[in-house]
Amino acid sequence: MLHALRTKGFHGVGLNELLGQAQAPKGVLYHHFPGGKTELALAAIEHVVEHMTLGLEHLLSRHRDPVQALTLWVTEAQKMLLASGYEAGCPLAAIALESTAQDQPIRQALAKGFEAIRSTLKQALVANGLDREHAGSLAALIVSAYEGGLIQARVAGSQKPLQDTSRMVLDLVRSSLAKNRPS
Amino acid sequence: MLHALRTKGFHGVGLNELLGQAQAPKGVLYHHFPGGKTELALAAIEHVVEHMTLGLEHLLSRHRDPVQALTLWVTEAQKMLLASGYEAGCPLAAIALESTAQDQPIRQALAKGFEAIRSTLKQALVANGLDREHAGSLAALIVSAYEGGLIQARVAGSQKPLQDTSRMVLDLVRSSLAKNRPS
DNA sequence: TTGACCCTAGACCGACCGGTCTATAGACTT
DNA sequence: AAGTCTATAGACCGGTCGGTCTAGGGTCAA
Repeated sequence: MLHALRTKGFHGVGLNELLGQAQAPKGVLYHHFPGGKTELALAAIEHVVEHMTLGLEHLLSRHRDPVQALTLWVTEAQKMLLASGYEAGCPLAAIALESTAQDQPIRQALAKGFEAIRSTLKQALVANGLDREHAGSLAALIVSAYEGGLIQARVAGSQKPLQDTSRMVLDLVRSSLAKNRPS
Repeated sequence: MLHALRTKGFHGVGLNELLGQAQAPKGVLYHHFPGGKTELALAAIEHVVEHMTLGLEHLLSRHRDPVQALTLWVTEAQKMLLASGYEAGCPLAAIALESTAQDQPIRQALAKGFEAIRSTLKQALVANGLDREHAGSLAALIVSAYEGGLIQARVAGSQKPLQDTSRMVLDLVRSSLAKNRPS
């Protein structure tokens, strides 16, 4: 499911195709997920968000310098992108751009998910001396850069746009932290 | 077509629905666009890219300060997002995330399109004193931030993530230019 | 007036979509 | 052993998808 979402998007994945891969019939899906494809998407969103926030928190706790943690985070994303032959992007962005106003539950889950990721980043920045407002804005930029960089890298078939983007962002984070906590 | 792409994505739009809106039968579509939906998407991509680059160049030529031009650009995006009730995003990103390795022509058009937008930004930055490498990276970040900010704002139903993102980016552009051309 | 050609119009196609429904196998209760 | 309940299995459904094809104007040239 996740890989399909990453590569083809929400409408691009067929239920039958999914079930075929999983060697499972329709019955079990609709038994465990009465909500059908939508509920499946919700579960995927929650899973991805949890994975991302936990991964980020893990990196941030392991490395005193948040810039180093973020660098490793981006490196991971680059590895995944490369390993998939520039096919795997972020499933959250994919679902986000295909969701409409009708898909309220999905929208809410995505909004909550992005907010959670931003919040994780914001807390780490605040803990390193940034004021809350600055930290919040910077967190939004980091997430935006991540998503936007992945999109550009994927269609370009090259790491460059993502590398360029992340380099600029990391420089900005570094200088922001240096300015506010001159150690 | 464009509005549908913005709001529902590529697979989310049906040909019949599109033709219904346009009050046109299938025949004329396949007469003028033998390539079907793919060719339609290509035309849409080229149109959007042209519109964006021309719009950017226009703003950049009208305003001596590129930061001011970019600010106006973001303001326009915010207006559009608001006017659509947080439904209209960037069609390029939408198509990008739904395209697969099979859709080579679409991928190429998107890659070329994003490159054109980055190039427009880069030239403006170079013209204002930045060295080419720095300008290229900053251009990539600006595009990433734009796309990522739109995604977050759309699902959040709020301008905030886009505002936060753009504020940070514009600050960075401003300080980069100030550093390299202390006037 | 006729014939040729281009464009329009929409009926039609097979494939596939997400989702429902019935039959049944297996485990657990009494 | 009989009954009950849950989970599996997949045939089947109407609807819609993108795409094809043929019949019919409309407009020319001759």
